[in-house]
Formats: sequence, C-alpha cells, structure tokens
Amino acid sequence: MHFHQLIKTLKERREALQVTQYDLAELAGVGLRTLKQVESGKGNPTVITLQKIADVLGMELCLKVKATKSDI
Amino acid sequence: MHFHQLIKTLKERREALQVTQYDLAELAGVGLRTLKQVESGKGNPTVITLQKIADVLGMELCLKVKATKSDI
DNA sequence: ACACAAGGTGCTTTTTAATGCACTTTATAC
DNA sequence: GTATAAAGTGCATTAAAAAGCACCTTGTGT
Repeated sequence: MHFHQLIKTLKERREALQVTQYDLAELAGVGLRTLKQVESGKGNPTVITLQKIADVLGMELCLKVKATKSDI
Repeated sequence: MHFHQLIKTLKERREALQVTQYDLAELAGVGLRTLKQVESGKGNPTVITLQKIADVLGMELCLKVKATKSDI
C-alpha cells in the first residue's frame, strides 16, 4: 500500500464515519494542523501520529509481505 | 498491530533474510543510525522511513479495520 | 587472550514533523 | 448575496526525526 493510498484510506474512512477533521484531531490527540496536512497529502507523518489517527477510526497499521507478480 | 509489534516484525524479517543492519540501511536509503534506532525500539520513524525499510524486506504497510471483541 | 563482525548508544548538527494562528476556499443553507 | 461550516494553506515556533561519528557491548572463531 503506497503512502498516498494509506492517506486516502484514512480520509475515506473518516468521511464514511462522518467525523470532521476538527473532531478527529481532538479525539486522536493530534493537532488540527497536523491532521489537515496529512489528509491533504502534504506531510510525512510519524508512525505514532498515523496510529493515533487510525486508532480513532477503528483501524490499525499492519505489515504484510508484498504480493509478487507470481501471486497475480 | 502496535508500534512495538511492527518494529519486531521488521527486525525478524530482516534476520530471516540474513541481512545486516548495515546492508539494509544502504539498500533502503536510510541512515544506519536511523535503522539502529528504529530496530532498538527507541524511535518514532516517519511513515516514509518505515516504508523504505519495509520495501527492501519485501513487505508493505497497510491499514485494516481493527478486530473487535465480537470478532474473537 | 585477541580479532572481527554485528548491534546498540551518547553526542552533535541539520532537517523536518508537529503545532497554533490567521487567512482563504468551497460548499451548503437561509 | 451572505452567513456558516468544513477543509486547505502560509507563516512562525518548538520538538523531534534523520544523520554521521565515535565508542561500547556482545558473540563467534582462531
């Protein structure tokens, strides 16, 4: 999952849950400016920042072995 | 997947592939000091740093909906 | 005991993420 | 058109990640 896709997933999830950036930032304990920056694709957040956000959205970061061409 | 578990997974994967920290850092294009810090659990890497490392190890970051108690 | 390789750590500098504030943009509703 | 809400952006400050360097620790082999 590329960086841009991760961000898109978070943003779509927030919108699906109908939470505003303001509320999500409050709930996640990150600055509103930071969340805005992340969602607009301008940033390179730390893992902890990303996890705080994902957590509130009921999601989590994971690592998996990449699919190879032979898997397709 | 908690932060500590993410790191552990990366470290185990590196060891399974029998790659040294030095080589991994070179291949991933991150500083050796940074990789050491991450693997020893002292850091809070940026997503891009984590992805560079995971990529070389044939892994990728992903986001998934958290399991709930009712799933267990 | 010694040499070597790999991993971990303290110190430092440079870069950049995190943050707040104020402003703009955009869409929606009156 | 204008108020309101939500999202995006420029600027400045603070905190912390990224990085290199030198050194310590640990394990392995001779």
